[in-house]
Amino acid sequence: MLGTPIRDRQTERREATRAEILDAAWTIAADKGLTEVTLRDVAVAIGMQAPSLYSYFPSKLAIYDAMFGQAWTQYSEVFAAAELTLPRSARAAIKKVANLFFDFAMASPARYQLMNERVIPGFVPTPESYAPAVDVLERMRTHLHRFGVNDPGDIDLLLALVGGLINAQQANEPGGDRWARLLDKGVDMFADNLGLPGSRRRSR
Amino acid sequence: MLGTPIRDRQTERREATRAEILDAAWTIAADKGLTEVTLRDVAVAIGMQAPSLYSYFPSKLAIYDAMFGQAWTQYSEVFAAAELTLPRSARAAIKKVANLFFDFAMASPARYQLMNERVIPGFVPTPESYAPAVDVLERMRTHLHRFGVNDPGDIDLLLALVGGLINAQQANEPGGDRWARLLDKGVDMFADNLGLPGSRRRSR
DNA sequence: GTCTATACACCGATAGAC
DNA sequence: GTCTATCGGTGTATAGAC
Repeated sequence: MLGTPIRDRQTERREATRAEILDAAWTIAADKGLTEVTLRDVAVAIGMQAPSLYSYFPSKLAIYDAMFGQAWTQYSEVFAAAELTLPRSARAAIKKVANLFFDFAMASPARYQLMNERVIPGFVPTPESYAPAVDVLERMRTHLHRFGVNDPGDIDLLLALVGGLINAQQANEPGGDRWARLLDKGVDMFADNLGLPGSRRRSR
Repeated sequence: MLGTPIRDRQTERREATRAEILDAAWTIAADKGLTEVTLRDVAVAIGMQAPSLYSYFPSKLAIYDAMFGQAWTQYSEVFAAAELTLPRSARAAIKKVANLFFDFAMASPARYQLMNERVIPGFVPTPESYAPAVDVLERMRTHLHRFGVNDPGDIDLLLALVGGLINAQQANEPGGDRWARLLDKGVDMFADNLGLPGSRRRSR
């Protein structure tokens, strides 16, 4: 290692302002929708003019990219907390993980859109922002493997099922539970098909 | 009924131009993406100026709305043709319907985005444009009912599964088949869970 | 009725003064 | 680092030619 990690007040100030910008963007995204975030609105929310944002981010897509990284980092932390207390039964554990992701998605539709849909024209996450997503998915794969889900196709199938339920719920009945109620049933269907042990028909 | 349906050349011309506009919009959507359609590009593609489009559609969202109606009408026709030759086995019939929808989605990602995702800010289909969607979904429900899928929740679950696979395929690997290969497996999983008859493990 | 010309308000982005 | 001014582009509105 080189050098001592001396406090750099200038860098600290800069990072604080970057965080302020992202917070304002999240607030607007939650309020008006992810695609309705404008640089002007973000700027005035923190007492700036729009062009000043370019001192902190090179483009609007770079702001979305940083938000993408924040979102997956948040989920990574939520998942890390749950990892420690996963049920021993494979079926119950998969249900817990599925519900965790479903609830995380429902808590902020705009965040889920940014994480998992392609609603921002031209946005492709950079490898740095994508890293926490890769990390948490890898950890989830490890757990599923431990629970007897070995076929990569089965994992894809499970994730597609959960994603399809989230998408249907948010698109057709935001705030409702018509598709949320089907989540445990879907996991049971999946677990039965793989011959995983555990009791069925736990209502949610 | 009043009056005779005399040919109205003016109305015919108008409808022809409206169709021209929609065709141009589809071409641009397929080429650059659904959200990248601009009125100016549509107009110049058919030798007009952008404001002239307002003689045929009251807004850009109205153009998307008409496209939405066209898309579901197209699928309604595709589905009507398949309805006549559905396999007698419930499992095989559901597989055929699922594959039909999946292939229809893959044939035009932009069309599928317009039909089933919410990527156009502010766009909500009008009841008239939504009618063919309601119609084809109702016919599909009738068939599923005939095949022994009676629980509305099960139908929602099946549609969410198929939609999740389509979304994953288009978002992560457009043109590939990583998720397409899981479609029949997913239907088998679903059919097994409902106790539907038929043989398993038919590869695609 | 149909189309052009023009204009407006908004967007992301850039240049340059301070 | 933050501002003002401005650019090219967008959807949209309207006046007026034909």
